[in-house]
Amino acid sequence: MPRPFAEPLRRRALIDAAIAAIGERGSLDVTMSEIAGRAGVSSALAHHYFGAKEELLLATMRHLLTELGTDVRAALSEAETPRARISAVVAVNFSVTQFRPEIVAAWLAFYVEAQKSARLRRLLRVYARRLHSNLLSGFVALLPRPQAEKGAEAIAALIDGLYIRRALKDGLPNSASAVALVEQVVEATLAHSKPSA
Amino acid sequence: MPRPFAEPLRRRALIDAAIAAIGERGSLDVTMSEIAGRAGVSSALAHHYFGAKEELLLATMRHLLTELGTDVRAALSEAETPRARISAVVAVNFSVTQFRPEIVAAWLAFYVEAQKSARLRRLLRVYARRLHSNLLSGFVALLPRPQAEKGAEAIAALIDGLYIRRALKDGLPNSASAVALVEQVVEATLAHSKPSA
DNA sequence: GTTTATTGACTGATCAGTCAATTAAAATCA
DNA sequence: TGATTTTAATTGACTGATCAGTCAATAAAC
Repeated sequence: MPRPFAEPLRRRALIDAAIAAIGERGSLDVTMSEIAGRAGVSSALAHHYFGAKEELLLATMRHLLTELGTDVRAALSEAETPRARISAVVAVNFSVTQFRPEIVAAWLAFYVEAQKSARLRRLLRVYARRLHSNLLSGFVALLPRPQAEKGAEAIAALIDGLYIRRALKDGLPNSASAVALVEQVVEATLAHSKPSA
Repeated sequence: MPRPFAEPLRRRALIDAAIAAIGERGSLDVTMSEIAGRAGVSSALAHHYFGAKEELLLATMRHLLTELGTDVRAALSEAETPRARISAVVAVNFSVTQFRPEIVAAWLAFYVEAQKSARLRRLLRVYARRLHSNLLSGFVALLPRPQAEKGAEAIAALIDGLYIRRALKDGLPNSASAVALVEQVVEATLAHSKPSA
């Protein structure tokens, strides 16, 4: 066919299709044809725009990371106190836009794939560091350094753990109860470690 | 060749080889030939004993689950107090036999695969329930019911989250620091929620 | 002589990635 | 403006590789 649509539109459609396909299958071994089909184009076109499959997957991961980053930045800008910063980060991670089954499944799948792909691993590290540093920016004003570090680590790990459980769909973690659980641990951690000097 | 080795030996060798292969690749898409090769047999033999690949994977998962279960039971039997029960569960999950890179990678890979395979999902649920109930058996004597439930959920999710982070190899969680982190959260949770009546 | 272990050699399916051909929009020119 | 050339979008039809799973053949143990 002719030249009806342009590159950015197609790229975006393919990334959206990739998220949907990965979310439905629950893993990264979806075929290029499946993704392309969902986006309403041929697999040849997907290769035309992204080259190898890994590039498309990488672009998809970057997209997810960018959206999460945008949401977090917006939420943090509204937070007035250190304590509110912590809650903002938690809230965003379990917000309706982020804590959806497809998104969660995609994250989990990317974690596994990162074992194989150094580039993917690097992206995931960016995410981990950002999460840690955002949490730390709240904790550090409320606790002495070493406790603040530990607190941020614990909350970050807890968030990841709840994501896994969501992927398993074993019931428990809907958004609200996940947030409540994390907040409870935040409270306990803050109360237990002595407030900073 | 003749009849030099018998079924149970081969099955076990194949399961061990599967764990090693999955651990090295970091995902479940290892080929039957790769696994069989590692076990020193032909892929045809692997099919002879396990039928489909999924059966071998399932058997591998069951093996991991069984070993973990055995370790946990042993540790719990030595725990004298409720508080010690909690620590015992935590300690086993991060023990040298469980918290090895191959094992961690295998768990993560199985989580992803569970999205596709209902039978695998069922096994993982067994694990999740067992972990929760073991933790709860400690918490329930120290906190009122609802808080005990929440505490057990939080610690279980935290453990899973630390496993993910280990898989990412981003540094932090070696056994010792992982245990310390979890114990800190346990302490904070126990101190913060009022002791039971 | 029956049973069991074991394999090499297949087969069929699936997929990532390529490529030459087609079509139409855009740019250039008359 | 209308003609023509260039450029980009798009695909169907391939190819080559990889793999799960099968099977008939062999040989040792019982």
